[in-house]
Amino acid sequence: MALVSQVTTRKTDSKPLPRVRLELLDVCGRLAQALNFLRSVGEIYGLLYLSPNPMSAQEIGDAISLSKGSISTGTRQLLSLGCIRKVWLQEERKDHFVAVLELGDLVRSAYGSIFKVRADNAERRLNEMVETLAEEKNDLSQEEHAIIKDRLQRLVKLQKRAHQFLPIIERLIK
Amino acid sequence: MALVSQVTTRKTDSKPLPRVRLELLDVCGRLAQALNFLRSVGEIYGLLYLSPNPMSAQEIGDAISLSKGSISTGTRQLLSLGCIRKVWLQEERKDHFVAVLELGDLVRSAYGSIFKVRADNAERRLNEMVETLAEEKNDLSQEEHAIIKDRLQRLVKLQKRAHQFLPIIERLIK
DNA sequence: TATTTAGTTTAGTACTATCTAAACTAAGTT
DNA sequence: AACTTAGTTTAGATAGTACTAAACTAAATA
Repeated sequence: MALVSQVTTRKTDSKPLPRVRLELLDVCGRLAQALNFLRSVGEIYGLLYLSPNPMSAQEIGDAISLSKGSISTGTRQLLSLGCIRKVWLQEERKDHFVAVLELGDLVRSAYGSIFKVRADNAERRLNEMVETLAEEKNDLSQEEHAIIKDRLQRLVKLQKRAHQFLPIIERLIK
Repeated sequence: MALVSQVTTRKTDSKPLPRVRLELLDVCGRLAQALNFLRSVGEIYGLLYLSPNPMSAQEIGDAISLSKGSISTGTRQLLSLGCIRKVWLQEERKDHFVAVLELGDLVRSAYGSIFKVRADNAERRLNEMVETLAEEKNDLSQEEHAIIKDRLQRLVKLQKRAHQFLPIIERLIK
């Protein structure tokens, strides 16, 4: 019956979220931004983290007013990061999501996938610059070449120093 | 003589930058973005870092095509961060800038002003949430209250763990 | 098989952030 | 004192990002 099925897509008239939950939402949103994720992605996680029950896309959208599309992409990202899980509820066609609570694990994997990648990147680019300088040696005055070489050398030193920290940090978070 | 003075504001016909310098420019620009500064600010620093000579606002603008205004605000920010210095050249009215090469110092001060502030902030907000939950206890079902309390507790633990690292990290970079 | 529902993808909109141009202040030069 | 130049500030233009609406795919129900 068309009328009834329309009604099933109504905005579920759920209670507004308690303030604690709004606060965590906000914190997670900001954190996400700081890590170059979308704010809304952080908010979805924050919402789920304090949810007593698994939530459907519907419910998420109602709670933090976000479109189906945004929820779809947001949850996909969170799933791939291992921040949330899908759970199947019996008698339910819709996907439901819960937050992964073991944040320690997340931090560890984030270290590997974000921090370490950046450090490696920096190293690679610095090496490239040293190479480029060598290639360009003839195009530069002796003086300019010497100056640039010296300053790149400083960066290499700093880089090496930072590199020594990596295993220490790794040990700390493992 | 009007004509002559016009000419003095011409784009200085300087050589294009060598590739090494362009590469560092780019690296610094990206780094700046990652730290929530303006890309252009990072680029100014990268430009100065490999410059054999102090550069005027003019020269900076010519090298990386940036308007007077942007250079003015960009250099101000870099000065206040201690990333660059002004030098006065005799016979010159214009300000000239050089990069501060002691990046280790910069990292140390960045730790204090950025990283530590964030950590403190996170701690404060988490405490606020715990308080909020207490205030809202009566508005929540016993079950929901218990769940939220448990999950906030997890965050507090994580927080404490992170807090233990701070002094270690401090010692590492000092 | 036709219909309904869940979820994905995409084209377009709205917003934000960064940059520029130009007005302005201040200070040096003739 | 008038003019030129250097640097700052601000209002507006531009570019880039995040979100939505709607078209679409796939799958379940009748």
